[in-house]
Amino acid sequence: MPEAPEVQNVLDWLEDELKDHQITGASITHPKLSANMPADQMASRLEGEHVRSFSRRGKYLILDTDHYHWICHLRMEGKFLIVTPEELDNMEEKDKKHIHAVFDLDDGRKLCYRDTRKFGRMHLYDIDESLDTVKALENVGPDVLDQRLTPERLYESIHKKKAAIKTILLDQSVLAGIGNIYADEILFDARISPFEKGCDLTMEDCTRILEAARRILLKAIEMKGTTIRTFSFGNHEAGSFQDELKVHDKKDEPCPVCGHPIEMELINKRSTYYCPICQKLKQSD
DNA sequence: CCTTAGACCTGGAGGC
DNA sequence: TGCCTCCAGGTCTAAG
Repeated sequence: MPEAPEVQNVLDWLEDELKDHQITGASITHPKLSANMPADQMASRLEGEHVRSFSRRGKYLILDTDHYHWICHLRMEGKFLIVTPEELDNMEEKDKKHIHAVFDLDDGRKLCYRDTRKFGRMHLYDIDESLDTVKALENVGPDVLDQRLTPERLYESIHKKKAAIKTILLDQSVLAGIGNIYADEILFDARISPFEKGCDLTMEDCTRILEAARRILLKAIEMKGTTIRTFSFGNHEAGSFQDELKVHDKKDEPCPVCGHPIEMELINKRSTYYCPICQKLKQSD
């Protein structure tokens, strides 16, 4: 569920809580959570490690320890929470049963990974391996907020694609970090139809998309992300960017710009909200 | 190369 | 209340 802004907030929070702390014990109980080695092996490798630095690429969290890159993806519902042993003991069974990993910290607290749908994944690589060649990130393109991604480069990577721009924005190999909610908001802001094909977009369109993407994501990060439905990250407070959403999940509500009812259609099986007046397809005759 | 359907999982919401 | 179907902020895989 989380997109770049939510992941960034999780990352910042983890850095505050974990930086230079040592993992003194580890238990991974859902076998598939550990994606590139047996779960017990990942757990035993993390034991004794200090968490040294924190970064993000797209929706991937990258925690560097003394000897490893620990790469985590929360997918739809993954959450980290940090609790005392008492809090863990007192947790309601319905919450406790979705905890798939527990990492004991040197100060007695416990870092728990909870994931109702079990979609999240963790990868562990030797610290000497370059993140540029690591399997977990092989299909992850430049992060939206990475300034090295220019409008020219975006144009270059999409101008031959026949797919709808909505689909392209969700393709993490093109640009990483955007998910279904922010894709709708970005296209509304840029006044571009989600159905527009990549090959029909101009350099100027790419400039507007990238500019809108960065402005929206940065504001969302500042507002601690978007909290709709069940999402909140661990013992984090909910974000408030949901109050800033203009079109996503607003079917039949008036467009904040022109008043026309917002429409919803599926594009590539993903619900897509847009204003048909403000986001017109280019004339193709 | 691209597109699409299906898979992976569980729980909440809405219809009947 | 219960049952059923659909839906969810994501990504990978196989198949056409």
